[in-house]
Amino acid sequence: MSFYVTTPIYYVNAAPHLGHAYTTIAADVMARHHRQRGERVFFLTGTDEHGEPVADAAHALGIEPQQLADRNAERFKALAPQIEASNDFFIRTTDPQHEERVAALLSSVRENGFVYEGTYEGWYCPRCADFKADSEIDEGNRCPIHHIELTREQEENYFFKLSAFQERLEQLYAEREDFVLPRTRYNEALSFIRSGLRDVPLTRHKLTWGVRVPWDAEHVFYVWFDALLNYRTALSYADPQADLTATFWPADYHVIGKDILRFHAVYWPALLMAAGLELPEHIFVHGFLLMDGEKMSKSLGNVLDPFEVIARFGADALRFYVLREVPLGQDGSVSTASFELRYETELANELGNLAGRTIAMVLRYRDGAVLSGAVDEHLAGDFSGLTEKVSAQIDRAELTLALDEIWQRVRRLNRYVEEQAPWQLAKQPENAQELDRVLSTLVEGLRVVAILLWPYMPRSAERLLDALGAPDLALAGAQLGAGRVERVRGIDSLFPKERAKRE
RNA sequence: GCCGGAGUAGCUCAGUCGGUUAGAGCAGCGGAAUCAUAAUCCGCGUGUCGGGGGUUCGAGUCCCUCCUCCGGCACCA
Repeated sequence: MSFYVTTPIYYVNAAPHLGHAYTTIAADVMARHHRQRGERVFFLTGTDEHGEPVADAAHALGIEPQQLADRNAERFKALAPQIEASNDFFIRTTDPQHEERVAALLSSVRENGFVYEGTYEGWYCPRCADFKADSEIDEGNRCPIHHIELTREQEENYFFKLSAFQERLEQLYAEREDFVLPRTRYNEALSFIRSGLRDVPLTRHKLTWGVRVPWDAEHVFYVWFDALLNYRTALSYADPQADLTATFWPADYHVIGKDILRFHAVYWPALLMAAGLELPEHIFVHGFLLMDGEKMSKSLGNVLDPFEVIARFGADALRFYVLREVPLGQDGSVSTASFELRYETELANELGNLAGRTIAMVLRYRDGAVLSGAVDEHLAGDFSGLTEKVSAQIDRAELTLALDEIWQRVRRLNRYVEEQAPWQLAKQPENAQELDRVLSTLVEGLRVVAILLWPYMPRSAERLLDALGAPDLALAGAQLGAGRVERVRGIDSLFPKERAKRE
């Protein structure tokens, strides 16, 4: 079994922010979960570096596009380890290997008869030296940036025959209702297709910051086609020893934000059809993280800064928070206040303290030894089928539901402690056996929960499993009673409270 | 305008094929316990399930209608 998951490649005209981290975290959880199943996994992220916005931003700074791309690509590349992303490769669309393969692939699309020469007509801003989309034009046909009147201009372009795929795309959507998830995004994409597809420009004339069109040197490819193909080209050169394409193509999941739905749900499958390549299994569309109900923006100053959160609380806390607070797939609000609330109540009090009290009791009453392998039947019932449920949710990219499923067991374990009151059992020597069983059940519960939480909070899960002397992360072992912990070690708080840290 | 989604406890939301007293988390109030990062656990909700009409023995759950909010409707990476 293999599993291939991608994030979009991030556009380098601006710096990384929480939105990028969010997408990467979601894809990373899927990648890690599948590794736990013993599957061969490839997780790809990277940067999209061509196109006019990058060229414009560079010129505004008085530098070359490549310099700006290099500078910002470094920042995106640095983001991945900071949020514990386990990507197997980081693609840049300025990689020469990518550019070569884009040229080759799009040439084959042309040879297959889906490219023709045509005239593009639209509203043009001479200062931007670029066409403007209808949706971005201000009142009175004015440029949104320069506020000058736009002119009607024409440009000779090569077009991609998107219209030729109208029926095949409708058929694809009819046959595969989970091609685009969640359902509401599927509906949007399908309704767009049904509204009638028009051909789209494949190249731009007289622009230079892009992949040169091999059959006409005066053109570069329109950046979207260059960008989408990263999912394919990366596999061919990510590993210098071997071409991974046969192993991982097609992708199982493209994780994207809702702003780029059309390109992935319509253009991308059409392009693959035109090239005669297999289509991805799923495109999962997540929503936006909002602050106070508004889209985050620097100018509003309402950004939950991922770097600050990581510095204060660690990457695990950030990963947990964004997937716990907002159901993946929906828009939702985040804030420093709700972050701190969840950190304190759920991570520190519920999980961290559960681990702390359990380990402390084993140390105190049994000197660290776990003397029984028995599991309490009461708890076994509440854990049965858990791992299978979590897997099934993650298969559908329902990362928030899966996390909630796990969290219910964290709470269950705290309740179990209260029900059994080990400190009472410890007072009577004749209850020794029962105490052993309770403690070993608790330790097993913790072990299972830690394995299941690993994709979400890898560092913390590893620390906990290490304290239990049970470092095996395989999902197959995530069954109550499947492990055999013999001895626990004391650890520092998994999620220390800031108040305590300050003192 | 057209298409799609949503309107359920103070807040965020779950409610499978229509069927027992409509649920969870958070917030609030009260209590228990002391293993633990004063961490945990238990108890407490008279909610017009957006309004109105209809189908049905029975509707938050189906149908009609109206209201409100959100998203999509092409070249924005």
